[in-house]
Amino acid sequence: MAYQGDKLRKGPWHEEEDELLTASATLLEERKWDSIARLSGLMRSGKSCRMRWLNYLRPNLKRGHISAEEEQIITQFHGQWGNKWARIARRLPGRTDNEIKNYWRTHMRKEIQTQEEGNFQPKVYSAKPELLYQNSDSTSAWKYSIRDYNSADDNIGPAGSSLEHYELSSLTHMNSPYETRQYDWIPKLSSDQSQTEVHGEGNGLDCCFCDPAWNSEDSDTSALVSLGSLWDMN
DNA sequence: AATTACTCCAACCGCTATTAC
DNA sequence: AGTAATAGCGGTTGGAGTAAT
Repeated sequence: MAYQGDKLRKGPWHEEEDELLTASATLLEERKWDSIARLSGLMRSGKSCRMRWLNYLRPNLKRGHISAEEEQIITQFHGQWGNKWARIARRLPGRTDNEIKNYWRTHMRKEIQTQEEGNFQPKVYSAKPELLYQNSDSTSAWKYSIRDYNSADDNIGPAGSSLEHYELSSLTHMNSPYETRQYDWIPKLSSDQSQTEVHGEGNGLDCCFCDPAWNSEDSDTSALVSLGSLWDMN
């Protein structure tokens, strides 16, 4: 390792470190976290940098409470896949596996425990997938592709579903302490990307940008590459 | 006001999978 | 094909903040 002899920092990140990391991660499109850690001058492991970026600094991260709709989706997919947090997170743009995992531990598990103790109140959501893939005309809603919905690996939902999108109307996004700075990048980056879609009003946080292929696990990754490292959510 | 209990979540650790050589 | 390096994932922990007593 390049850090031999050097002491790697651990523990909470400082704002200066975050700025260094965001700058480096933006410059270096390849997700070579060890290189990013080394070249940035951060005394952190690549692993630590990756974790910090994915869970905190990445653009379009949503912070704050998990909405009822999101909870519903988490419940559905957890029932389907179990503790596959990263996979579940891919179905909830802006949420991290860590966040979902934490949420499950603190909220859902407790709820299930309560149910198992006898006072069963079937808050269990209908398995009907249409509940999870409803459409609405809300202009501020997230809209994202689920064209990989029936992929062999993630075999859920109605076969042959023609639904192209579903929306989470109450989602907010980019609420991290550095959201303002990160938000500044986005128009600059997206202006170069004709494939990028703009959803919402375009005024402030109601506006969001996403690539059509953004959320498809199986999609052609060239779309992601074309968007640059900032858009590499997976 | 002080203490305790609880919740939340950022961050670390260990393991596995993937990639590069 | 084998090995090492790196990335990714899921489990766990510890500290900060808050509510309850």
